[in-house]
Formats: sequence, structure tokens, C-alpha cells
Amino acid sequence: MTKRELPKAYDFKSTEPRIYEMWEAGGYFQPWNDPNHPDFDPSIEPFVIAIPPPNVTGELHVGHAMFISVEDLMIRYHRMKGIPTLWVPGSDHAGIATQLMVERYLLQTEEVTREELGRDEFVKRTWDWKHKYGSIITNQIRRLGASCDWSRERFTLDEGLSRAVREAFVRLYEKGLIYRGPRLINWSPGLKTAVSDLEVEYEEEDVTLYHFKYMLKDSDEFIPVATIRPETILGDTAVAVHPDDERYQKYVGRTVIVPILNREIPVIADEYVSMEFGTGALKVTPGHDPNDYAIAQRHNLPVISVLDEAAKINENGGPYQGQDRFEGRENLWQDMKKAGLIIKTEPYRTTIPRSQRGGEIVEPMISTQWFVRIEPLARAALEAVKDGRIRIVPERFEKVYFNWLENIKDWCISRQLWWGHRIPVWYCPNGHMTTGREDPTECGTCGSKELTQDEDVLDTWFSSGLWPFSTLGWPEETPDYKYFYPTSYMETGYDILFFWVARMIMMGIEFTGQVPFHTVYLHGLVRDEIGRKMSKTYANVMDPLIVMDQFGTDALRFTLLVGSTPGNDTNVGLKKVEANRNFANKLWNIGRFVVNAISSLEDGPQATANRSLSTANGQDWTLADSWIWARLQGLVRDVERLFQNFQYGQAGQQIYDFIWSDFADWYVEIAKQQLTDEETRHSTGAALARVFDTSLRLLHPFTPFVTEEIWGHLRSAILESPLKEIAADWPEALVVAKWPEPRDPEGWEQSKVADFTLLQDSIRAIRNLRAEKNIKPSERIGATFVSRSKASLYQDHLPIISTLSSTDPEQTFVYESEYKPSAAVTSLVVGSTDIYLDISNTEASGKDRARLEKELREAQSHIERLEKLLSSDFANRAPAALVQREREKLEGYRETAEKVKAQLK
RNA sequence: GGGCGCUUAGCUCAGUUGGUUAGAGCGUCUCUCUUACACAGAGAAGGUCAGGGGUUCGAGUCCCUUAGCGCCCACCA
Repeated sequence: MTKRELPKAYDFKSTEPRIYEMWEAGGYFQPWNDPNHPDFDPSIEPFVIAIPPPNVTGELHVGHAMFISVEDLMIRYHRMKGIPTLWVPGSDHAGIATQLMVERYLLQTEEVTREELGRDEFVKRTWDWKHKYGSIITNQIRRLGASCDWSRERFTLDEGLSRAVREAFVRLYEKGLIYRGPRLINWSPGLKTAVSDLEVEYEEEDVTLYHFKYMLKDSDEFIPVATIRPETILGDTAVAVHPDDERYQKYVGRTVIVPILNREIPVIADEYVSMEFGTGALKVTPGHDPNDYAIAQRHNLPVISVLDEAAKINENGGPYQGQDRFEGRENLWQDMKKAGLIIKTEPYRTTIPRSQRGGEIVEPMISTQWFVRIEPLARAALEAVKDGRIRIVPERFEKVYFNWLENIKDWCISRQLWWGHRIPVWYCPNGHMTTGREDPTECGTCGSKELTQDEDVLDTWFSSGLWPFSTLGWPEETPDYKYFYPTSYMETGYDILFFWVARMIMMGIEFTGQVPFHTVYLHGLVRDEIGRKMSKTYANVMDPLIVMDQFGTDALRFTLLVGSTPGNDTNVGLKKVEANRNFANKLWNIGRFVVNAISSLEDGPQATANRSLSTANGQDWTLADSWIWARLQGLVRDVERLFQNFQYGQAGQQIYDFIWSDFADWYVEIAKQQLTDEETRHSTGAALARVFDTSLRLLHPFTPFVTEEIWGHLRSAILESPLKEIAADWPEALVVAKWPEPRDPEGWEQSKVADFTLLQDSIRAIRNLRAEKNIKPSERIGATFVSRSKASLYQDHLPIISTLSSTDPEQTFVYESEYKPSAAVTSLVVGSTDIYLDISNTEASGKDRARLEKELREAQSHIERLEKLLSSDFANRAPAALVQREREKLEGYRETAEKVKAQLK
């Protein structure tokens, strides 16, 4: 056999692009059971995920890396289980974000504004931008190893998806669930558009509270009132007090004078007003405050708007017209001061609403907008989770979800933007509205041909809400839609539970009659290594592209997957990524060893090859072979269980521990020994190949690149060796290899593991002592094992013990009974075995006392603890096996103590 | 004002039906370039699992409570 020469270190840089190219070109990401192919079998249930579409203008950030890692893991796991798997990729047109980006871009490159270009030209430029740069983000997602089916890539403004949006709008409209009208909405003066409640963020800030006098008409009396927005005084239409407030009862029904404007407004009584808070009197500005708006409706008060779309004071603001809201605030206050109307100002801390996108203070304003009557949709969405048709992981987010839907308000879906799905409603000169699945040519009411389309576009989340089915062809009953819908998992961050997940559920049920997915898995947010949010101001943003350049994609993925628990935020630092880069390298080197070992196996008599395939319990397998096999089966069972429970991080950790601590540190070391022995070399080669193969399969969903690369080498090494039978059913690429199915534990496993553990403990004890006494590894010392019950175990494994603990095989003995040590030995006790080490020729002799005393102290404290435990009710109540184990332990410690005591004398 | 999460080794975190002597990575200390790997190997030090109370034969794990930190929702000028 030819010896393979692989480089000492894993080179992810050249490997990753090559492997991805191989996968994509090989069509491995497409579902093997495809409804568009003639041999399609509709009875096989597929596994489907719709990707959370990143913004088309987006640059890859660590949040993308997170969800791609998790979803790719889910997809690869199911694909390996043999399930037809579809992961639909795509991107979102992201109305505001993209429009702002392109505006900025045009300003920089061509020095033109959106307004100068005009609507049509601007939209055209945005499309140009999309065609030019829109693939950046998807290529970055490819770098993460995402195994999505790129032949089914979608974009929210695609023709197909736009048809879906149109259909959805028209259906809601026809059902009376969409209406247009003036309402108090959140207005972003910077973006000059309405935003939804969710797009407003409230932050505690230090502001000023202005106290002033509301003078009663024809009187010197006044009602003291406080506000943080004095400019809204211009829009006041009442002053409200609590009906039971004795201070102000006498004023109710009288008239007060709006400062400066001298408008007359009533004093009203309303229970909303708190007597304890502030002055106990409230100025009512229905045009710019949601609570005041509610009061105004109860009392039939007029609504006055004083701000325009740029938040400048409008014609209702008298002398302040045209002034910016903050400028007007200051000027008005100065004028009121001159008029003797002010009482005082004081610092105040309260929550201020800011635009999520632009950051400027949002103004509640009366504006004519489109709304979805959301309550009926919300009720159905609530029901779907309550009755278990949809499961949310982790469960605690169900409560959050319920709370939001139970208190939901109508959804403002119109945006005063240019980039997006334009509202499919047309107006005729007579004020009639016409909508339809096709663009109308005449008014549906009066037949007028003079139609103008509504200027607004739809909220981006309106189209995202249709994503799980619009990407599959809805509203057409396409083969894809019929087969792949509903999807399986919805995986995303908990921060967009309301924005997106809830809306997909509402719209999915409304339009398709089915829940859009049966499981919602929410991952946490990625924070920096000390738990801060990643932000440009902290300069702590981790750029996944740089991290991948530095440590490789697998290292980044493994870090994100293993470091996280469902729904909990996770802190990520470069140190962790580096450690996982080391793991990839470790894996690579194990691969080098295994490949080498297998390649050096020579063809022997047929019997030898067959023998190597016998079961792990068979005579032909060594204890170590059987042990690693048993451990592997345990691992497969654990990983399967953890995957079922969405405990991916825990599963990854266990695979990591198995590969590094069990397989590499122990089995590989022993395999080196076994490979030199004609009797064991074939079984060792087979065990190495089979255990390593299974490990690679388990690890593949976490670290697809390095596992795929190693697997290729392993596969060809085996095919060229006498072991080729075991690789007979391996496909070319690991990406579609079979996931190892867990089997029930077999009877022999436990005893093999117990025996091997005893050897491990003995070897560790010897190593420990050697290190303590500074005995050089090159110094081989004699050893004697005295064990009544396990003498043959030691006898059979002396070569391994000697090698791993650097004892001298010539001077190593095993006894079943009494043994009288000479003066120059030191002793250890492992379980019921005594180990005597001959240190007479080392420099370390004669310093045992302290160690023995420590050992005695430890044994005695265990004895004390166990005696107490066993004399308690534990002995009666606990499971018998557990009690038995504790009894044996106690016996062991007692023996140890006796032996150590004897030596101390 | 509601709701939720977190508090475990110097640091960052695992620990899901309550059950051996509570784990990992990084960091620290000692040895070793042993023919897969120094991106490594062997060994060591380091924890009254935030405080208090309870349930239990048995609690990091379940219940109550206190404190600190963080997040989400909410109409208090």
C-alpha cells in the first residue's frame, strides 16, 4: 500500500472553497425527492426550512453566522438521516434599510438625491444596485457552508413573491381586514414615513419637565400643568383632571386659554388622569399623544395636528409656523415666560420613543395610513400555539408570544417609501378605491378611467410574513408548494419573534389554512466575550469574515453552536474560536494517523480480514477495541437524544470530548501498540476506521468542511486496504452519508467499560506519581500489580500499561495474592488493586509520607461520608443498584485506608 | 407597573426526567519536541454551585424568599 503524505496542519483556506464547490456542483443541497421529477414519491415526508432572508444590502454579521450555523446543522442532520431536505435561501428587499443605503450611495457617487431623481428613476437605480451587489450577502452565506438549495433562491421583490403579496393584500382587502384612514401613528420625521409600533424603541433619557399655568378664562386663577413637549401646547384641545380631585373639581366645565394662541378650550374630568402624579392636571393633545387621543374620543374633542411631515410646526402653530419642533418649543417657552405663564422647569427622567432605524425622536401624529385589522388573525395564531400545532423552543417564549398577541393593535402596513411593494389600490377623481389581482383600467365603482395608484409601499414585514409559502410558489398550487409546505422548523433569533415569526403564523394560517411550520426554534443573541451587545460604538463587533479568514469556518461554526443554549444569549470571544480551530486541526491529525495506519495494513489471509469485521464483543477484539466501540455507541445514543431535545451545544460538546479525550488520547495511543502486533493489527485497523468514520458523521453537521475533507481521505484509504468491505456502502461525499442510528446498549458494554476504566485509573495513578516525583519519562521503572479479582486483566494488558505509563516491561509483575514489597518501592491503591512501583534507582525515593498521609485523609473523609449516608434512610429508599455501588465504594475506601495505614507504620 | 432570564474554578460558560468524588475551554504552575498533532502530550493547583429558608434518603438541579445584573412588554403628563 502507498503511504499517504498529508500536511501536518489542516489548511482550511484552500479546503473550504474546494469542498463547497464540490457540494454545490454535485447537487447535494437539492432534495433527493423532488416533486418536479418524474420519479417523485409524495408519501415521503420532507424536512424544510425557509431561511430568514437577510437584507439584500446586508453585510455578513455574526448574527447571520449564528442562524446559518444552526439551520445548516438541522438541515445536514436530517439530510443524513435520509430525509428529503430543502432549505430555501433568499433575501429581503428591506424597504427602509435599502432605500437609505442607496440614497447615501447615490449622494456619494453622483451627488443626487432621491427627490432629484424622481420615483421611477430611483427605483430603477435601486434595482441596478441590487443586481450589482445583491449577491454579496448570499456568497458570504455560502462561505459559512450553508447547504441550501440555491436553485430555489428567492427575493421578496421577485415577480412570484410580488404576486403573492398582491394576492395577500387583495384577499385581506376583500375580507374587510384592511382599511385606510386617519389614525394616530408613529411618525419618523427623519425618514418621513409612518413606522409600526414595533419599530419604535423606548429609552430612558434625561429631559426637562416644564410646569406652566393654564389660565382660566376671565379669571386670575389657573390650573398648573406639566409637559415634556411644550410645543404640543399649540395642539391642546382640553385640560383634564380627575373627577374626584377636590382641588380642581370647581374648574370642570369651565374654559381655559391656550397660551399665546389664546384659543379657548374646556376643562374636562376623566378618570385616566392620576391625582397623585405631577400637578394632577393634564393637558390634552389628541393630535400628538395616544392617551390624549383616547381621552379626546371619549369627550368628543377636536383633534389638532401641529406638526408637518418633517416635524416642523404647521399652520396650526400660529407664530411658530415653519419652526422645527425643538426650536418652536424653545421660542414658545420664552414667549410664555414673558407672558408670566410659566411656573418652573425641572430635570426629569422618562422614556423617549426613538426610531429603530433612524434614531431620531418619533412623533405620534395623525396620519392617513393603511391598517390590517389584526385581531381575527391574532386569535387564530394564538390558538395554533395553544393547541400544540406549533411548538416554540424554548417553551418560555410561548408566554411572551401569547402576551403580545393578546394585546395586539392594528398593524400599520403603509410606508411613505419608494422601495417596496406599492399598495395595489387605485383612486379615481371621485374618490373611489379600486384594487385587484391585476392592475385595474377603470374605477370599479364609477368606471372612471383616470386612475392613480396609491403612493405608499407596504411594510417590509408584510412580504416577509408570507415567506414560508410565497417562496414555494403560493398562491399557485405548485408542486413545490404542495409537497414542501408547511415547512418544518422556523429557526431565528428571539428578537424577531413579534416582527416576523408571529406575523408568519398569522398570515400563514389566514392564507393557506395551515400553520407555516410546526416548530419555532429561537436562538439567543451573540454578544462579545464579556457579554456586551456588539456595536460599532464599543468597537467590539466580531466580523465573521475576518474570523473565518483567521481560524476557518468550522471553528467559527463550532464556537457558535457549542457555546449556545436555546434562547439564551451567548458570549463569543476569539479565544474560543481559536480553541476550536485547534480542534479542527486535532481532527485532521487524527485523520492523518488513521489514514496512515490503514494504508499500512497489508493484505493477509482472508480469515484475517473477515475476523476484523466481527463484533466488538467478539474474541478478536481487544479490550480497547471493545471499549472504544462501547463508548461510541453511548455517544451515538446521547447525541440522538440531545438532538431530539434541541440540545445541539451539548451534543457538540460530547462529540468533542469523545474524539479528543477518548479516541485520540486513549484509543489512538493504544492502537499504536496494537498495530505492531500481528494478532491485533487488523481488528485495530477496522476499529480505527469504523469509530473514526462514525465520529466524522456525528460531527459533520457542526464542522462540515474539515469532516468532509478527512472523510474523503479516509474513504479512499479504506477502499485500497484489506478493510475495503466496511466502506462498501459509503457514498462519495460525507454530506449525504448515513447518520449513525443509535442501538440499544448491549450487555457486554458495561463490563468492558468498567475493566478499561480500571486500567485507565491505574495508568493515571502511575503517571501522577511519576510527575509528582519528577521521574523523567525516559526512566522506566518496575511495577508490581496485586489484585485478587482482576489479576488476569492486568496480566493481559501489561504491554499497554507499560507503554502508557512508562514502566519497564521486564520488571513488571502481576500477583493475585500477598506480595511483600522491598523497602525501596512506593505504593498506590487503585480500587482493590495495589500497585508497587520500584523507584530505587530514581532520585525520588523516600518522600512518600506526605503523599500517603494525604491519601489516608481523603479515604477517611470518604469513609465518614459514606458511613453516614448508608446509615441514613438512603439504604432503604434509594435504588438498590445505587446503594450497592455506594457500599462497594465504602469497602474500597476502607481497604485503601487499611493498606495506607500499614505502610505508614 | 407586569413578565422573563442570569448569578457554578482567575476569565467565558456547559451541566433537561434530583442520584458516583460538579465539568470544559482559556489562563496559571511542572515536566516532555515519544515516528497523527507543540494549533500537541502527561501531570497539578483552583469551586461552601449569589445569600437565606423549605421539600427529599439524597438538591447546582424542585419550591419559597432576599440581593445584584440583564432583557422584553406596558398609555402615566
